[in-house]
Amino acid sequence: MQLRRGDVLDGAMAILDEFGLADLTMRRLASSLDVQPGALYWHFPNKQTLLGALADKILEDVDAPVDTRTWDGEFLELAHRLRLALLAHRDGAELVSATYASRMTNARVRESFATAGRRSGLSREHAELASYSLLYYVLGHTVDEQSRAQMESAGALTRAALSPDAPHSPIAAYDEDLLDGDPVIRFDFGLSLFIDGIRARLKETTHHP
Amino acid sequence: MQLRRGDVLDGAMAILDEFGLADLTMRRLASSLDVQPGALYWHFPNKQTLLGALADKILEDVDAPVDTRTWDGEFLELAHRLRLALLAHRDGAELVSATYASRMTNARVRESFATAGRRSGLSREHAELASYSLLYYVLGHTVDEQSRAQMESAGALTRAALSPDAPHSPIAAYDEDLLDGDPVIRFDFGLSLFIDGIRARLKETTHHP
DNA sequence: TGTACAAGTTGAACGGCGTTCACGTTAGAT
DNA sequence: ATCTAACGTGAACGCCGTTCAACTTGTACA
Repeated sequence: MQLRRGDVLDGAMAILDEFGLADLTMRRLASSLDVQPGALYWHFPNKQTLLGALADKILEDVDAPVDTRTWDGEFLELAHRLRLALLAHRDGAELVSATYASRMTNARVRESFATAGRRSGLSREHAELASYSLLYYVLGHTVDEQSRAQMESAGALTRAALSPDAPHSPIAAYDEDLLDGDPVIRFDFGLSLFIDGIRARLKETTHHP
Repeated sequence: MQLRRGDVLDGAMAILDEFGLADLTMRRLASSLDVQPGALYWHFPNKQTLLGALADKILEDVDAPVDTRTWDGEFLELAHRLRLALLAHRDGAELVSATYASRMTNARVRESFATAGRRSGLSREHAELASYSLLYYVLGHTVDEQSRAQMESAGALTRAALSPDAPHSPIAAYDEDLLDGDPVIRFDFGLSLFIDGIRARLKETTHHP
């Protein structure tokens, strides 16, 4: 029974979900597939490309048609979808962010943002720029949110291991102070900043002839 | 003649500037300082901490007092300073971004953003959230800008090596299409989105009692 | 059914990495 | 001059991504 490209990707995703990006090594992936490390290099030219394909898989369904009447609803919908897709896999945000930076993923999500921007009335150039801004925000926010969540759960684990029924440590309290409230509400605040910014730009160019 | 912590940092910065983050290894740093790799571990517990100190050094002067009458001018000044500080060193944006994500740098810059937000009239919580949003934008934008610039200069080098007087390749033309215009203007567009977003939020809560 | 060719794998190595540690060396205060 | 803390050495440990000639497996066609 031989390996297919898709099997390698599935194995990689399984390691990612269970052990995280740091433990997703070619050797580990190979041994989880009962194969020598070199075999992976028949399917992917290098690790970076494999990670790119993995990132694409994570983003698969984000850029599907949106059925919203309003352009701001379209932005919200796409941004929420993107965030959820990133959070759906351990270190998903970090992986996609790093992969996007090294340009190994196709930027379809960003293009969806851009077309939503055009639909709002922005010029082509401004819509492009706005799409980048929004992408940076969503990626940055979600990387942060996800890494905080993982630190907290790791902290909770070690705290529980050290003293099962201890109250929250001062550090945990500090974190909670910064992170309090629904993560979605925090996320939406930044989104609303962007969207109101776009709205302001539209008024500026339509009301003043 | 023995090494001091500062000498290690200076050596690291020199390697960063000349060869980039990927070539900044403990072994290479050690040999550039005429020292064995293990010696570095007396000064820093691990590489991550060293990179954190390096990031802090890059951000040294960003959060200095700002003498602007208006809160939006303060945002602009801080954001521009941050961008320039990141661009001042090869891979500076990538380094600071990665270091911030792993929480090995003190977030004084972000706090400056937050106090500027408070000064604008935002609530404490909203000012905090806005400061994160702005930080994500500046980091994301600058990582992208810097990596594009480095790819272009590398591309220009190999292009020149292959055929010294050849016209621009199609790829270069495509990149220029996306990147055309003054980088500062592109950067400011995203900033204005944020600032107009904040302005909208302020009007909302002040005009409606 | 047999065979040829492509698809896929092996095994072993190469050069690199971060990190550790017992043991030597140096510098500066007493 | 000596003692102690600061600092460095040398060598190893266990990883990592990647390469490649030789081998096996699957498949399409005669």
